[in-house]
Amino acid sequence: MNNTEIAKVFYDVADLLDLKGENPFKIRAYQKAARSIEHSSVELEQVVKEGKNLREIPGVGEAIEQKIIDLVKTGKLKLFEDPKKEFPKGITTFLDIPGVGPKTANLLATELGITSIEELEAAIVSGRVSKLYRMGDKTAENILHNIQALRRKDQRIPIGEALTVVDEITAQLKDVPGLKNLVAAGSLRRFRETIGDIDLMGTASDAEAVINAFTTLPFVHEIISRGQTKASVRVAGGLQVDLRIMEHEDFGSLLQYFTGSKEHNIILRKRALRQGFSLSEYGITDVKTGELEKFATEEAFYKRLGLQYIPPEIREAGREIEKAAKGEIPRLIELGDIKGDLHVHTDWSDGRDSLEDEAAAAKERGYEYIAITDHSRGLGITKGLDVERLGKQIAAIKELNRKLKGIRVLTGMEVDIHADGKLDMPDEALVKLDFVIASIHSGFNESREKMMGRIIKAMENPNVDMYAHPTCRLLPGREPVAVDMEELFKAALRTGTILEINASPGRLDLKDKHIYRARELGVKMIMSTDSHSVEHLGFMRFDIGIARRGWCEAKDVLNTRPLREFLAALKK
DNA sequence: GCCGTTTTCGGCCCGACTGTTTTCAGTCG
Repeated sequence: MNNTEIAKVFYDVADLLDLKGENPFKIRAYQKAARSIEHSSVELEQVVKEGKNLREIPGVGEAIEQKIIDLVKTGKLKLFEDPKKEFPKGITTFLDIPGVGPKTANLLATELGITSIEELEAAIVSGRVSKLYRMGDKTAENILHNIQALRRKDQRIPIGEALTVVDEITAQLKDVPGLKNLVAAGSLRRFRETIGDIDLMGTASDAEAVINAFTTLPFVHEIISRGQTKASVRVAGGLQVDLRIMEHEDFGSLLQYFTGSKEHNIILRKRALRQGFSLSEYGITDVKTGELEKFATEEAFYKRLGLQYIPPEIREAGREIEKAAKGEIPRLIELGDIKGDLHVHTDWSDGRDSLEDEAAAAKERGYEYIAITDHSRGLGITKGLDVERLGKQIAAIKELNRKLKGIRVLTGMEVDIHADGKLDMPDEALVKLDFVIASIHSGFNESREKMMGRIIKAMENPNVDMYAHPTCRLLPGREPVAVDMEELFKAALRTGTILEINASPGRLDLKDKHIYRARELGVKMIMSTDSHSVEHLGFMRFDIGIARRGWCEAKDVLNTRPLREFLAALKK
C-alpha cells in the first residue's frame, strides 16, 4: 500500500465523518494527516515495516498512527461499525460534484433517497431538487451544470501547459489602465508539477475595470463568479482561472495569502495568533489594538512575523516555518547556478538541431559545457547510433571543440537498457565517451523485482555515469514503472551512479519528493533537459522549480560545478 | 484527532461569493 492509497483512505474517512456531522476539527485532523501522508518523502509502508516512528509526520498523533499501522498490516481500516447502515447509500459520490458539500450531499441522499449521479440528474430535471429546503432553481441548475463539468473534467494539467495559459492571459491584460503586479500565485507559483486551476493576482486603482476586462477576454468560455474584487472563469478546455485584485500597498500580503499552500498559511496563522496577530490577505492585524498593518512585499510580511523569507516552492507545511524562525532556510538553487546541460539530442538521432547549433545555444545560455547524448541503436524509431556512427560523432565533436571557444562539448550517449539489463552498446565503445546515460524506453510493465534487477545491473556498469528519467512516468498519462525508490537510491550510492532530474515538462522525473529524499541520502544528482531542439534547453527552468521544491541547493547538484570539478565527480 | 515559548485541556485560520433568504448557511480556496 503506497502513500497515495493510504492518504485516500483518510480523505474518505474525513468525508464520512463530515457527513455524520462530526466535530469539524476532527475532520480537519484527518484531512491534515491525509495531506501530510500524501506529500511525505518516505513510504509509510516502509516506515511501518521497520517499526519506526510515524509520529514525526505532522498531523499524525497516537490514534492516526495506530490506524496507519492497522491499514498497512491488514489493508483495511475499521472505523465505522456498519458504514452501510450509518450512511445513506451512494452519498460520497455526490461530494465529487463541485459546489456540493457534505450538507447538500446528505440532504439529497436522505430527502430524495437517490444514490447515483444519474438519479440526481433526473431528480433535478423533474424539479424535485429545487423544492428542497434552502435549494432553488438556480442551485439545482448549477448542480446539473457542475455534473457535466465533472464528466468532461480534464485531469490536472502539467505545469508547462499552465504556464503557457498564464503567459497568454498576462499578455492580453497588460494594457488595462492602472493594472500592476499581475502574477500567478497558487500551486503554479509553488511549482507543483501539475496544476488544478490558475490563480492570478494583481493590484489596481480600479479593480472593477480589471475584472471587467478579465471576464470579457475572448477565450473565456464561462464566468463562474464575478464580484467586486474577484472573478472566476473557465477557459477553453475547462481550465478554471481565478483573478483577485487589490490595492497596490496590499500586494505583499495578497500574494503571500494566495500563494499558499493552504496548510502553510494555516500554520503561519496559528503561529501569528500566539504572537497576537491575525493574518489575512489585507495584512497583519494587531488583535489587541485592531490596527491593520499593510505589506507591499512578501519579504516585509514574513519579516514582521519574525521569519526569514520562505521561497514559494517550499511553502508546503513541512518544516519550512520552524526553519525560517531559526534562520535556517537555505539558499535554494537558481537557474544561474547551472553550468551545463548533460542530456541533449541532435539530428544525429531524433533531435531536430545540429551539434553546432546545440553547442552555440548552450554557450548563449552561459553554460561552460554541454554533453551530446544521442540515442543508441536499439531504439529503432530514433535512428540511434551504432558503434560506427558513434565513432564518427566523437570525431565531429573533437573537431567542433577545436573551433569553439568558451564552451566544451562533451561526448556522450543515452544508451538503452535492454529487458535483461544489458546495455545497447558494447563497453569498448562506451569507455571512449566523456559521459554515459543509461535509461529505459521499453518493457515498462515488468515486475518490481525484474525492473530493479535490470536497472541495478545497468548502474553497476562502470561506464554508466547517470541513470536518466528514473521512473519513466509521463505527465499526464503514463504511470511510473515499478521502481523501488529506496532501493534505487541505495544502489545509486553504492555504485556512484548519478540520478537525473529530467526537466522535460512531460517527465519531471525525479519528482520533488524523490529529490528531497535523494538529497537527504546524499545521492548525486544532475539536472538536465533531454532536449530535442535548441528551444528545449529552456526546460531547465522547470527543473529549477521542482529541485527547489526538493529543497535543493547548488551544492546538491553536480552540474553546478565548473567543468574540471564536474568531470572529477564522475565514475571514471 | 492533534497539539503546546500562555495550555496535557481547550482550543483549533480567514474572507469572498452565491443563492437563499430578510440575516445567513454552504462552499470554496
